[in-house]
Amino acid sequence: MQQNTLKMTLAALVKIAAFDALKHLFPDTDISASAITVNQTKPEFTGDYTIVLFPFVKLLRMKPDILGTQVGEHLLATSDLFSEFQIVSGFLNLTVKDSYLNTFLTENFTNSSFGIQHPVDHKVMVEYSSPNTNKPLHFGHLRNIFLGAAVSEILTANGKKVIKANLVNDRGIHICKSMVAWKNYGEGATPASSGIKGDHFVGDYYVKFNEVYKKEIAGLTAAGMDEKTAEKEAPIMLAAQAMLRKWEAGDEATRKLWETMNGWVYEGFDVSYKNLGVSFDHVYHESETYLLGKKIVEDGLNKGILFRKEDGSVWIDLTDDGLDEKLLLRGDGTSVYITQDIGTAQLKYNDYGLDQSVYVIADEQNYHIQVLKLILKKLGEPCADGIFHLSYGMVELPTGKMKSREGTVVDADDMMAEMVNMAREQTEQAGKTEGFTAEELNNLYRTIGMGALKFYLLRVDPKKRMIFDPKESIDLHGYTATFIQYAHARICSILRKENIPVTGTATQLPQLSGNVTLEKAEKDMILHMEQYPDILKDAADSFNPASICNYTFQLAQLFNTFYDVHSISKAESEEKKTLRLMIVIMTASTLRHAMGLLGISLPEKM
RNA sequence: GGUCCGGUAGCUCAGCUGGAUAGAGCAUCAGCCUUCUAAGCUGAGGGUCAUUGGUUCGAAUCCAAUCCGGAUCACCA
Repeated sequence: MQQNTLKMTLAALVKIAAFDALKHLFPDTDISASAITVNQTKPEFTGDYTIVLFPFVKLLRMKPDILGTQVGEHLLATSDLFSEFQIVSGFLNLTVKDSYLNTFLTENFTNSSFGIQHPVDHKVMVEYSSPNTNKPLHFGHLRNIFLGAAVSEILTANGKKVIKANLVNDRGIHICKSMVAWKNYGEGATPASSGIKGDHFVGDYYVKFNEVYKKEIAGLTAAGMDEKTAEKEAPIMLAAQAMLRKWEAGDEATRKLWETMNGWVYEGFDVSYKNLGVSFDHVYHESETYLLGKKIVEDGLNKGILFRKEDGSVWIDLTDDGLDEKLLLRGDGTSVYITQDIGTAQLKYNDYGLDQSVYVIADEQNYHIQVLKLILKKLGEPCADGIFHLSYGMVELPTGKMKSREGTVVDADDMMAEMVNMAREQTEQAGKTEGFTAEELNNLYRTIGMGALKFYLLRVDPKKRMIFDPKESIDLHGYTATFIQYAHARICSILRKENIPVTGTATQLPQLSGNVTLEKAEKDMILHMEQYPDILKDAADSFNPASICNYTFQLAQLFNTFYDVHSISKAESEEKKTLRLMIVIMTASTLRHAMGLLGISLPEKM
């Protein structure tokens, strides 16, 4: 029992206590736990947690003051949590005992698994990144990648078994475009011979293709052809299509070129992924999965769930679900995008026996995923129920959508370099480079730059689209990773001076006597840290890393205020010093843990 | 046209399972470094929570309608 109550957060305990009190005081009234609202007390009132009395005022036909007094007195008498209560017009404000918070702090300040849930039997795959192999990653991909990586970590911290997957789109007309352009204009160049990173190298030929294509269309229309026909008849487009046919027929030379060029891209991606600090447990390739799904479709046809039209194409009727008819196989028997996805969904499920499968995909595919899930359900596939679309808004430029064909993209590698560079400029400008080796400085710039980039993209609710103005760049002040990193570095500086290991979890400090009085800034910090397990759980339930950003920023803010008003090394008493060291040690480790989930590391010096 | 998502301070965003006088950051202005890192802290100004109606003791939050912005409804992927 003791064990259990310690693991619950205050907010949960207050709610239970309130429920028990009401049931005890009014045994004849039917009171539901869901009617109890517990909030944090607004700063302008005395108290820490507030129980809203209005619902019960009505139910019990009592005046708020009388009801609140009865509940409050009962809570003080029966629970060890509260030191006092006040009633302000229908709100019962409870003050949490300092001794409770001191005990919490003593027990958890070196607890490296604070907030982490016990493992549960729940396997979830998170698919993210999922690039095409005809061009490098751009800024929009970064949102996807950081989201997928962060959600994976958050789910893991909540006890789930996570498989991180990447589904690489390594085949199709877009790759053939790069291949044709390289064949025609590459003159045998390679990433090594040109000194260009592989993914950029191949991407350059994709751009080249579109340049030539545009010119050819212009030439044809000038010669009197209408635009639609010209788009179809442009020689370079015909060449790309021929290339795709040869690829599908398994033509050796084509396959070889394809493998070579994809290989270049993978080398480039590997560098980018490494710089981004992300990894995958399983990489699926579309060239291996694109023929899957046909059998499932044929089974569905036999079962009468699907139907065939006169031209031989296979369809599903979703009009009863408010959607349209959807094509699943072309008249010539070849599969379409969704056919592949049906097959891949089943493959993933069979590979791991998944309870859940998260697709991190931009919101432009909301309809597609909705249809996919519905079709799988109608086909009776067991993987259907576990599918969850983590839909996120596109990252746009002030000028509109990023179009790699037109070269109006913010390149991911460029962006990373730019951020690291900004971190360098800021550090130099602030004159904070003393006492670092050149290597330490480079690491610091990376930590700050990449942290700022990740935080910038993760702090916004995923489903909102965001407009990124490269000219305005990204701030390193205010609601940023830098702010949090700085708070951490300050704590580490204090700990160094006290000869306490900054990342050590085995720190020994004297026992607190139990009756240390907490000042506001101290109490605020402990109360906030105490909520961390709930925040982590909410972030997992809502698949939203932004709530972690928010929480972490607030904790850093509380620390900065605390740091400003209270001295740690020169505390008023030894006991106060111990208390503050505990607070600060736990703050640092909570910041590290939370930011670690987002893939952001915190420097010990900056 | 159907469906889905968004609209909160000059800008970028929290808050949305209904609760007290709607919060941060940036920007602007005014203060704070002989004392643990000023990448920080304190304070000020800045709001018709798109609009209208409804439900409720109570609405930024729930419901309906309208307006604005976006996405999508392909034998593309």
